[in-house]
Amino acid sequence: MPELPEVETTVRGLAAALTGATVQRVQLRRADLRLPMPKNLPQCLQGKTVRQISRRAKYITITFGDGRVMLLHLGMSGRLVLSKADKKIEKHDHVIVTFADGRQLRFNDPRRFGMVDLVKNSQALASHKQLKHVGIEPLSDQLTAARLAALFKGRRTTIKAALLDQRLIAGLGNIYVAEALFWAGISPKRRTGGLKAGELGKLVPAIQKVLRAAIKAGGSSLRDYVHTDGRLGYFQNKFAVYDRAGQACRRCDCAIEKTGGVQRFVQGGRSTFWCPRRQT
DNA sequence: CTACCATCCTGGTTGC
DNA sequence: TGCAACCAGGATGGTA
Repeated sequence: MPELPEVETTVRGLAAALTGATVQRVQLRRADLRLPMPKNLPQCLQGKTVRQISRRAKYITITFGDGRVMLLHLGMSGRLVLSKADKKIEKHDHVIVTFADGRQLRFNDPRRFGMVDLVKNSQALASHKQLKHVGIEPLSDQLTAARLAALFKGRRTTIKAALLDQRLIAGLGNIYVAEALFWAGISPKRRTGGLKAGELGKLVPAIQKVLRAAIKAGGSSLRDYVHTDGRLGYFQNKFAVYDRAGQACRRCDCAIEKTGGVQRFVQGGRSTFWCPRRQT
C-alpha cells in the first residue's frame, strides 16, 4: 500500500494529533513482523512524551522526549490508526499505544511485512541498517536533473527499476513510478544511461508533481490504506495509467486507437502500466 | 553490474 | 457455494 504520499499523509495526521501526548501503556500483541520488534518496547515508551513525528523515505519516525526514536515501516499492508480505547481490538493490531488522555494508536498489519524498531537517539537512527543507504528525498531540492544524471550515469538498468531502487531515490513505489514516467513521457523500458538531459529535466517535475498531487489527495486507497482517522485517500481516482490496462490514459484517445490504450506487462516480477503512445 | 526469481504473509478477487 | 489459483502498494537475498 504505502508509498511516500501515503506515509506522508499518515505522518501529518499523527503529528497533528499526537505531538505532546504522553504514553501511558504499550501493548505488544505480536512481535514477529518482517523484522522482530524489540521486546522492551512497552517498558521503553511508558511515560514518554511525543516530541516529533516525521518521515524519511517510506519510514515513519516518532521521537520522544528522552531522545529515543521509534522507527516504523508499513510494508505492503500496514496502517496506523488513532482510535478510542473501547474500540474492539482487531486481529492484526500488533502494537497498541495508549496515551494518558485515553486515545490509542494502533499499528495494524495483516501481511506483517512492516517493521517497528526503537533506537536510542537520532544519531543511532541515521546509522540504522534500514536507513543508512536510503537515497535522496524526491520532494527536496536534492532532486535535480543533474543529480539524476550523476546517479544514472553508466547504469544499464531500466528507468522503472532505478526509480524503484530506494538507494537512489527514496519513497517511490510501483504506483508513483508508473505515474511519474507517464507524465514525463518516458517508457519504463528505457535504460537509465540512455536518457537525455532533456528527458531527465522532464522527469524531475513529473515525479514532484505526482507526489504533491497525491499528498494533496491524501494518498491512494486501493485496499488497506486509510488515514490515521480512518478516512480514505482519493488519488486512486486520478491515476493516469496505474491499474488502467486497456483504458485510455489521461492524455489521449489511445484506447480507441491501435495501441489499445494503457498496456500492462511484468517487469522484475511486478506490474508495469504505461501508454505506448505517450511514453517513448 | 544486471535481470530475474523466490521469499516473507494474509486476504480479496477471479475463474472453474 | 466451494475451492484453487492468482494477485497485491515492499524489501531483500540469492542466482546466473
